[in-house]
Amino acid sequence: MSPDLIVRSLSALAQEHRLAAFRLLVEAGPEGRAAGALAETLDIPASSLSFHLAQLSHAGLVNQRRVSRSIIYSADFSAMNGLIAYLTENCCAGAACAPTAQLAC
Amino acid sequence: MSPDLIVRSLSALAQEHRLAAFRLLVEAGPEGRAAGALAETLDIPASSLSFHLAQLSHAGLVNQRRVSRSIIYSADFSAMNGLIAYLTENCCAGAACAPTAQLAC
DNA sequence: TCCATATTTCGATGATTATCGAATCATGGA
DNA sequence: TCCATGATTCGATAATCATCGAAATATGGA
Repeated sequence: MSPDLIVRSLSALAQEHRLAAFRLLVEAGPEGRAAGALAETLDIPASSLSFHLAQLSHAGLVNQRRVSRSIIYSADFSAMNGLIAYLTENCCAGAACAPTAQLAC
Repeated sequence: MSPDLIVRSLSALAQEHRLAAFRLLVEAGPEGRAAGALAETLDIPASSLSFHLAQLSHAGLVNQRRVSRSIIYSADFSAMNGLIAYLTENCCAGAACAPTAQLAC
């Protein structure tokens, strides 16, 4: 995972609405959730959410598929995995943070 | 850890120079490293680095102490722990990401 | 084909962020 | 006290980001 992609991933999550949207998608699991449903839950205009989803997508943190008229977004768990692994390996002195991270699981 | 602090932490790391600075501090360990030394390694002006260090500090990711004329910055491992724990618990569906994260340790 | 629905793209605007030289502040030695 | 050093704050500027209504695109049903 390149440092550039790491920065893009962190940037994608470093925003109130996007972090909330991503958490909803994690909660929704592999089935995912339609853009409109997310916008309604988050109570923000569809065009605003679309902008945010595009950033999450550009970072590879979410996937999308069309189902009829809806576009269903879902969290990309392997991407999130990669991000957490990077932070654990490179920003945590390995052993120093790993034990607690494991406890949190 | 409040969502606000999480966003602040993610924002702090979501920038090329700050991510690089933080990694240097992780590498340096508890001893830390002087602001000037970081600026020289990263090859950016002292005032620019100072701006970035302030953001890391505001997110609680780094600590500082004065030693004579130098100000020594060091990574706050428990804060980084908290961030990784949050991401693992809230953004990773728990079991889904934990095993790989553990492998990375 | 025509219309309604679901979503994205466009365009304009305001807000925040990054950069960096100059000025300022704090410390310690001559 | 005076000067040099290490660092931060200030101020201006350019760049990027967030917001959101209006317009455009895609899909499916009447």
